[in-house]
Amino acid sequence: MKSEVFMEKMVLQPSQPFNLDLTLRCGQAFRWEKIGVWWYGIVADKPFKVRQNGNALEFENISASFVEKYFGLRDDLPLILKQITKDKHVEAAVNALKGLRVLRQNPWECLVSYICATYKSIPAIKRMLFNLSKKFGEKAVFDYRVFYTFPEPQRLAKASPAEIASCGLGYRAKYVAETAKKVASGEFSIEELQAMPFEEARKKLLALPGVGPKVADCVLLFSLERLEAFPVDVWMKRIIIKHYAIHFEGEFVRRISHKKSLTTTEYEKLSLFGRSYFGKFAGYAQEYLFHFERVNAGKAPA
DNA sequence: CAAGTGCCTTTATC
DNA sequence: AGATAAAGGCACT
Repeated sequence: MKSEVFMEKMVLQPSQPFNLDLTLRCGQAFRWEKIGVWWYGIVADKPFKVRQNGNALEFENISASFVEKYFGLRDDLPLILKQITKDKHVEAAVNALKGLRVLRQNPWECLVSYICATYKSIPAIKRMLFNLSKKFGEKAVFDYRVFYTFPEPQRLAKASPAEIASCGLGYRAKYVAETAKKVASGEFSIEELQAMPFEEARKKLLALPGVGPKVADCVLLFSLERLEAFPVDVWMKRIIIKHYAIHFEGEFVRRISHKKSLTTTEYEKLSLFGRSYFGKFAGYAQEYLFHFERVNAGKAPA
């Protein structure tokens, strides 16, 4: 961690496409709030604000290098988009969502966030994470506003499942409590995942309570630099059935079409398809397709 | 406005 | 391996 103070306003001019609103609204991260023209957030222990003014990215109370990393500005977006645009479906999504980038979240917060996210709507997820932070995190004031740090593993490890459940987590509370204990005790090291091969890191994550393939893929993609990870949720399943059914046997498509949840084998088949079809930046394809489908949900197909 | 349905799934059990 | 059920409670219709 850097110890300098970055209270002054700083400006960054991304040389490549970037859209802050899209990136923060597409449901990757859950603790950002837009107040007026500024987005307020707290990552690690420091609140900060960011806004996009034309092409310029302005921010306060944070370093330029953190902003660059966190918002995925080090990704070569044109190259990535070129590689994932394998068909007209991705092409439409890419054209509609210019500047959407994959964030690089804090791995611990990301892990808990997606354990909480299982079988929940985005507004509900936001509520749970706000409640958790308010109850167990540290208060931090910035711009006369109050923020809460995301609770450390040690803090959640010593909280009772009932206390955690009171934040609205329901049955997920015990998963968060148990996972926090494993991380706090050192039995599980999130840092070590960084150096591991994709499949190995994934396997490690799957051993944690409350972490299935979907959660593991989200953590890998959104916080562990694994842009090949291809999370498959209900939306992605629908998209694959709608646009990519040809890549599977008819019987398989029929089977998954009428079920609400996927078996492990079925999930792996869909996720593996994503990784092999879209390549090493499959996670980006997932984000574009996912968000495009959601913003178009309810609208009649063209 | 009430009641029903769905929710960026995982786990347990057979 | 695949099918089935259960699991908070909130959000939206």
